[in-house]
Amino acid sequence: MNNAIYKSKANVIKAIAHPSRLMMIDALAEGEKCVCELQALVKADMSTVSKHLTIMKNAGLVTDRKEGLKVFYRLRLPCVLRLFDCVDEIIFANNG
Amino acid sequence: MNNAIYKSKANVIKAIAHPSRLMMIDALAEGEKCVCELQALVKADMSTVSKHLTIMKNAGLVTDRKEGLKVFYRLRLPCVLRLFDCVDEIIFANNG
DNA sequence: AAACTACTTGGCTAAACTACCAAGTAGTTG
DNA sequence: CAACTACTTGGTAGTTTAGCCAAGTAGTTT
Repeated sequence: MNNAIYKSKANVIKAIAHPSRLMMIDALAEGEKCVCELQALVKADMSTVSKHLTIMKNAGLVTDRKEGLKVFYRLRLPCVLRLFDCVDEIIFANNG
Repeated sequence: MNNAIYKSKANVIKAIAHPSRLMMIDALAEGEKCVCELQALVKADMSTVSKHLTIMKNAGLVTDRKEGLKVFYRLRLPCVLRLFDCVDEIIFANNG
């Protein structure tokens, strides 16, 4: 079914479509970060941050790696960042 | 507040993140289409299609134009399509 | 102007999402 | 091994979203 393709695409995009998740993706552009660093960034409960990361991981946006007590997340594919250029373009057009 | 920027970005991305809306964006890549054509494409109630289009219009993704009885929608910025390349890349990596 | 076409809007219900707290797990340190 | 740190998972309440039907609007045709 062709419909399934659109559903899986929507799933990936939905995983990006949240203010905290966008913020984390931007931060991960610099390199991998532990959950504690991302929590400090978005200022939410750690369980909330963890769930956001799980959503992004399931969508294939990030991968994780455990080192000692900490879990480090990193972007799986850098193209996610390019994706934001278009979003910025749209927002600029909206306010222009 | 920096947070407001992420919120508005998330809003644009959310407007894309739906199977039917993705399907319609793909169709609009060919050129403008009336609501009736888009309804035939996604096979939902016309009121549902109309609401999806309103969401995309409010996000600045599409614009509309009335001609006689019909309302034609078109993509406001072509960059939305480039955005899908990355999504495809992620899905390919997920299944590869 | 009555009937018709192409949409949009309102109302409502079911499903999905989000965030917190509490409890559990894995690894570390004293 | 008990206490601690860094997370994850379960549970739950509040919010948002999606879809249909019904009703309303705008333009057209007869």
